[in-house]
Formats: sequence, structure tokens, C-alpha cells
Amino acid sequence: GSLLHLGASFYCLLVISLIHILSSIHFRWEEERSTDGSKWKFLEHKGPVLAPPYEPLPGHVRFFYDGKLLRLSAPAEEVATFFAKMLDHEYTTKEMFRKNFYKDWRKEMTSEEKSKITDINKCNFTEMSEYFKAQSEARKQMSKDEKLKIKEENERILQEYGFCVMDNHKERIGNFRIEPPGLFRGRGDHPKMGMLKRRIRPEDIIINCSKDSKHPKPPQGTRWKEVRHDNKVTWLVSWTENIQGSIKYIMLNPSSRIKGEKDWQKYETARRLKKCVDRLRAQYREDWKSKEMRVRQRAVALYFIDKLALRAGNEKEEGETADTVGCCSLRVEHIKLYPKMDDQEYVVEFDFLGKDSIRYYNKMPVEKRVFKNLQLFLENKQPEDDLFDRLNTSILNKHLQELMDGLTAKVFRTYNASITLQQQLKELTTDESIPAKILSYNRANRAVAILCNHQRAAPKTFEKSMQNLQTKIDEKQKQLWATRKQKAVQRIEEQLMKLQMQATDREENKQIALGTSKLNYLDPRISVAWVKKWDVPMEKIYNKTQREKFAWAIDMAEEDYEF
DNA sequence: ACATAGACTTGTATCCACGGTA
DNA sequence: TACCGTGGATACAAGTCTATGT
Repeated sequence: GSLLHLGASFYCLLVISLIHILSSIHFRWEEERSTDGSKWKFLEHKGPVLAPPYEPLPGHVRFFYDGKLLRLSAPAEEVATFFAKMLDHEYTTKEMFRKNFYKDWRKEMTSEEKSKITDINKCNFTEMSEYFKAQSEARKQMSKDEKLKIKEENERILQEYGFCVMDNHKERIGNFRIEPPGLFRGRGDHPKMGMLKRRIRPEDIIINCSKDSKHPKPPQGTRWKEVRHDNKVTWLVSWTENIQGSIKYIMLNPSSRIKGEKDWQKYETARRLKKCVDRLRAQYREDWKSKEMRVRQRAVALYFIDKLALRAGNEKEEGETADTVGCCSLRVEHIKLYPKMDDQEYVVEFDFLGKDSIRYYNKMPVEKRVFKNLQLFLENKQPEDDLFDRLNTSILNKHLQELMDGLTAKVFRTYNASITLQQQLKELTTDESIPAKILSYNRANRAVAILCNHQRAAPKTFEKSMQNLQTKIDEKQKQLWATRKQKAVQRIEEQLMKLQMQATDREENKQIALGTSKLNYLDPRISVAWVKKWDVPMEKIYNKTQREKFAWAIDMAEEDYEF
């Protein structure tokens, strides 16, 4: 059913495309797509760039165990260097990191090494660490010529391996290098931190390309695990990593047709949600009164997802990853209920670790009915029990699918982000200078980032860089006072104003990360339309990479575009 | 209904080149 | 010329969601 619908929506898009074709402009994202689920007809590439082989340390770099010199076998030495390279990092002081590292390291040791090395705390990696620091220092000190040579070599590799041909187009590949071996660094309190991420060999690698293409060849004397020709998927290369046992892929760059089209489709789904969101909201409010606990939980969860832009919250395997949650996996310990708080009633306090162990903290007054439901859900539960014990993402998404074709929990995030940007832009933009307009744009973007909880650690240099900017402003101010000529005054006033806008922007952005929402949540056509309407140069809003990624939108949207 | 594999999107941290400045 | 701050690129981890098998 849904496949047919997808076909139908593509058909609509095709009609739009046809109009473009008729007007004799023909872009690649408007080419006809198949309806049988195949993603391409022809795919040719050179395969991945493998990690360089291990180069043993020079003899003068020593490793000491319990104060005594110990020569390590190459495999054991390699793993030791991974640790040594991270010695300055806080990770290496964590008990879990050291324990996991030590356990995996032992697996690489000879039996003699195993018997000698019995306590990680007696290992002295400092000479190795110093050596790598010196190396990186030497790299910085290289002559212009040497640096240029490296640059040219990188460029050559990029030209050879960084592109593929998919159907009729040469496309940029996203990540064409196989991840090198090293120590796994999870985010947050990860139970597997420090484990050895092993080296990927050609024999681990699956190649995907079309039958009639020139197949990538494995390095001399090796073979690929498999060469397959599956045009129902978009990846070129895959392998299984050993930490979680999950599959990693080499895929195309966001500028590619295949990614751009998917992106476009995502925003079209969010726009369809816009058309029926009132109905859905009325529906879940009704469901708060349902006789069925399951339905009430579903409705309250959906309210959170809609109102707070929470993620769906899939279940995670305990002990395999950091303990983080989303909406459906919230536990009793993650919320607190306050019948009264200051001058507000029915306040819910959220405090939990979300994706990437980023803390979500928020206090929100809710409607009485939601509050009462939450009290009900909490009855007779322990802190570690699920808040929504009758609900998971699969149940929720099945329900959403019935309400609107293609609707899943994450569409709400996209929808709410994009509609917020559009509203905020309307509200904030005034017909002033370009810097003032850009400040408005960034403020609108910021409203979305706050909604989506896209935080960042305040940059270490924040205070200093703020001071520098203030110094510049003060100097400009003095310069202005010292200037008499009318024309010069005007120019300096403009410069001053620009600096002030910049300062405001930077200050407000201290702990906010705009990039993620800009790249993943905001329909780029809203921004394109805004730029056209207010005569702001596109480059002020989107850098080169972003313009490439959003090429489809830049081509498509006019100043009257409505999300 | 449930578990798991697989494919793809979303997310932060880190690296690095570049341009401006002392 | 060395240094420094910054924006953009890169790396890769961590989510979401679908398909498939039992």
C-alpha cells in the first residue's frame, strides 16, 4: 500500500518536473525515477581507500613495563600506539576505558608478552606519546613545498577514489576511506569505550556496483569478501565493524542526486503533515480521555513529540550502549510533576540524557488532562520503570502511519522545525541593513535549534573572542567620533553596526549549535525564498557545501514559496 | 508480537587550512 | 614569520525506521 502511495507522490513530483522540462530547463533531480524500488541502473566506482598499513616505531622509541624496557611485537605495539596517541585525553584515565583497552590489547600480545604484562598501571607509554607529539609538530613545521606535495597527493586520491558514476552522472562520494583501526571512543558513559576497533581488510569488504560496470579491484594478492549488484540500495561499499557488530557504509555526498531527492521527499512529507496537523492534534487530545491505557499513553507521548520535538526513543540493548532515551523510552526517573510551580500550574520537569548523551532539561506547563494522565502512568512504579509501559516506537509509528501516509515520529521534528523557521522569519525580518537581516535569520534559526535542543559546549575561547570583538567595536566607535567627513562617517557607521550585530549574534549563540538544524531540519526552500524576498546574497546564508547540498531547493524555490 | 539485520539520517567532536594580526 | 582564531570539512558514533524471519 505505502509503496503505491510513494509511487503516487512521485508521480505528482514528476508532473512538476515535466513542467520544468517543457520550459526546456532540465535538472538531474527532475529525471524520471523508477517505481520498482530500484535506486539506480548503472553504478561504477573504484572501491574504498584502505587504511595505510602499520609502520613499526623506530628503535629509539621505547616502551617500559614496571620501569623496565620491553620490546613489543608489532601487533602489540600497534595497539599500544593507539593508547599512547590518546594519552593526553581524559578518556585514558577512565576505569572502563582502561579495562576495555587492556582486555583487547592482551589479545594481540604474544604469550610471552601476556605473561610479562599483567597490570596496565605499570605500563609506561610516555616515550611513544612524546614521539607522536614530535611527529605532529614536525608536520606543522614542514616547508611550503612539502605541504604542497601532500596536498597534491590528497587531491589525486580524491580524484581517483572520491567520485563514482551513478546512472548518467559523476557524483561525489561522501566517505571513501575505510575507517582506520584505533580505540573506540563512545559518547557519554559508554560501556565499550576503549575497545579495539580492528583493521578492516579487503576480505571484510562488500562491494556494490552494477554488473556492466568496471569493478573495483582489490589490492594485489587480496580479494573482496563479496561483489554484489544490488540496485535496491544506495551504498557502494560496506563492512561490519567489530564493536557493535553493525554495518558501516560508503555512500554518496549530500550533493548527489540520490541524497538530494530523498531530502526533498522528506520535506514534502513534512508539508503533508502541515495540512493535517490540526486534525491529528484534535485526535490526540481526544485520546487523552480514552478508556484504554495504551491509547492514552500513545496520545501523551505524541503530544510530547509534537510540542517538545522529542525524538521517538527506540529501545536499546542494555549494556551495549550509553544509557540514553527518547520519548517512548522515557523512564519514571526522567520526569517530575509539580501541581504548582511559582505562578504556573501542572508543570512537568524533564531531565534526561538524549542522543549523544546530551542532556535535555526543560520545564513545561501542560494541560490538566495531560498532567492527570502522567500521574496515572506513574502509579506504583519504580524510578527505573518505563513511563510509557504500554508503548514503543513501533506501536506509535504504526498508529501514525494510519493517520497519514508516510508519517513517522521524526516527521514532527522536521515539520515543527521548518514551520518555526518560517514563522520566525516572518516575525523578525525587517527592511533594514543586510547585517540586521542576517541577525534576524540567525535568530530564527536559533529558535529552531533551541526547540530541537541542539546545544554545544560554549567554545573554550568564547570569552576571549567576545572581548576581541568588543575591542574592535570600541575602536570603531572612537574612529567614528574622530571622523568629520560625511561620507566617511556613513561608512564607519555601517562598519560599526555590522560589528555590533556580529557581537549580538555571537553572544546569543554561545551555547547553541545552528548547524544541525540548518542541515537536517529546515526546508531549504524557506531560506531560499527569504533570501530572494529580502535581497540577501545567498552566500551569507549558505556556504559552498550547503549550496551544493541544497542545489535542488535553490533551483526550485521562488520568493513566494510557502512551506 | 517480537527480535534482529540492514539501510539510511542525524549528531557532536575534532581536524585542518586559511586568512588576519602581532 | 610565527601565531592564533575561525569556519568548514571530515570522522564516525548514534539515532530512526523498515524489512524479514520466527
